[in-house]
Amino acid sequence: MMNDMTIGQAARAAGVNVETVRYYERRGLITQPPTPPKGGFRRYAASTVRCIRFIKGAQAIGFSLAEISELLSLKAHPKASCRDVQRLAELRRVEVQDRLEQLQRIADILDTIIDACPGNENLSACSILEAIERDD
Amino acid sequence: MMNDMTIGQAARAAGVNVETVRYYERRGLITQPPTPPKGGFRRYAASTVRCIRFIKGAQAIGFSLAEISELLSLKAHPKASCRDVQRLAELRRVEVQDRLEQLQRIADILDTIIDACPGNENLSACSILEAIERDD
DNA sequence: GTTGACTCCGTACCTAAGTACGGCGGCTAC
DNA sequence: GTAGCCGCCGTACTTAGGTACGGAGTCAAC
Repeated sequence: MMNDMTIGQAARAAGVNVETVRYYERRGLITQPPTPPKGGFRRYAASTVRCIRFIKGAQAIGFSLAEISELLSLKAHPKASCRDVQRLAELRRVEVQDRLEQLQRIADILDTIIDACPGNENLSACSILEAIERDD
Repeated sequence: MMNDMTIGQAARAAGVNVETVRYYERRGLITQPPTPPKGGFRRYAASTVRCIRFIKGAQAIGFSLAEISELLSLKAHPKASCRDVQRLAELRRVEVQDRLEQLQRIADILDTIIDACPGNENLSACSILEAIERDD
């Protein structure tokens, strides 16, 4: 077990850029290890790598870094309830649903105007441009 | 017909901010009217207002300003073919479909983890956090 | 003839999530 | 003992689509 890495090793282990690690430190998503008293480079623990993987996993299902910050706070706080986490996921689910419906409406409109377009050389009768024009 | 407006009147007529009009001018999406030779304020035609409405309509179905720039070029060019416009719409349709599928996968994952969560006070067994952790 | 609203112009700022750069100094291997 | 990679740190830049600000000039109404 590599339990004691430089920032570059930790970044590679987590699959992110060094600059991303430092960015997460600045945002307070992960804690920066102290500089050794004797000088030299900071040492990163495997738990930090797991934390970065968690962040990336949460991002993959659409959580923003601000929301992930909340998740991490709950995760770190032993008194927190599982229900609190569930609530955040439910909120996110509603947002995803809204966006899905919005995108579906857009897809329908695109289908309609693509179908209606004669596709010929006469742009003056282009139903797509007309359809966009009418939209407001 | 108000055919001769100041920038503020044109912006209100199009339902956008004055700064947005000026931004579209900088981006080359609309042409800036010349300053009157005698000095004073620029005058905007109703066609510019229609153009801004077109931009907003195209944005509403997900076109970026770069794509809208292409649409406007086609629109302005009499030799352009309706088929060219249709192709842009088809490209956009594919992107919308990709995003829809991606979002649907996210929705499914969220549903799964929300269902699996016991919702109790014991965070240590939270299946949501575990599910995110596993994700990579 | 002045007040107040508006235009003009350049520039800076905003969000989100990073990425890049530059100078300095330490660490490691040959 | 030195070449060259790496860490450290602050700052600036990126994309997209705007929004805001400040100072100067102008226009219209009272």
